[in-house]
Amino acid sequence: MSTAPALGYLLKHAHLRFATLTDEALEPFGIDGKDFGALRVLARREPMSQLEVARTLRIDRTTMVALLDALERKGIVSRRPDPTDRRKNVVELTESGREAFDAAEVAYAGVESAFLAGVDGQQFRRTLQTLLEG
Amino acid sequence: MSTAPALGYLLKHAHLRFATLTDEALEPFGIDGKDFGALRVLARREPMSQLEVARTLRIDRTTMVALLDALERKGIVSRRPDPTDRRKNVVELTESGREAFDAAEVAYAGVESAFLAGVDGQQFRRTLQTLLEG
DNA sequence: TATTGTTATACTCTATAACTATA
DNA sequence: TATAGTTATAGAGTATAACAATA
Repeated sequence: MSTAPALGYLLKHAHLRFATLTDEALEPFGIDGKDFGALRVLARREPMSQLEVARTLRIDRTTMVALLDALERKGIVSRRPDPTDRRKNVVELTESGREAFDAAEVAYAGVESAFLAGVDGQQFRRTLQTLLEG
Repeated sequence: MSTAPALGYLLKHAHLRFATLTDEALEPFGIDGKDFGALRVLARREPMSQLEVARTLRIDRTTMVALLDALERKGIVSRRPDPTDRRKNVVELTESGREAFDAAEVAYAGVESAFLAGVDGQQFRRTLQTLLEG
């Protein structure tokens, strides 16, 4: 008698597999999946502070510091004090950062559709959204 | 313009939320979600070696050592050398371990149905299975 | 006083390498 | 020689606490 995998196992390994695939696909652009998530938040909006990015991604602000340190070192993002509130940093993609991100976005989309081949991606997303809101 | 969450974000937080809920629900039984996963493998089959359990769960055998150390300390599992191959340990639930597991299984099932309320659990499982096999 | 960013630190999780014993 | 279990160790990943600058 073999038993069906527990839901926790399925969720863990689905996440793990996707993270591995995206990390591999993004590696040529000098970023990983976590970096991409932060850049994605920064790319399509008004400039944000570090804390706003961290809250959007539900990660700690101290984690954001290290993540942005690395992206800044690579010349992908820039930080400057917010002129209207000098406690804050305005974080923005650099020009080359945006180029890298645009290319990374194509790679990410490719991984995502390959990963979702064989399932209804729209519905799967909706289901996951529901589970997060529950 | 707000952007839909990335698939990686959804997978990460769905897993995280479920892990948090199960850890909380299992805490009264002295185990967490990872422990439960191992016990679940051990509970409904013939006795297994540590390595077989580790492979079933796709975790490293060194991780399994620490996990079983803790469960053995709590009297939930026992280890003894396999008489037919003394390199192996036969791992089994103790009597009290099985009682704890039976109760934990009820709690886990409760968390699972609460978590899946509002979605088609059968289909969600099938989708996750597909994604793992991809 | 409260907030933002930073640093130092610690804790969890997990894997790799090397060892022991058995085969 | 190879395998199972163990130990020591190290590397991610992330969080908590304390501090500096600013509001």
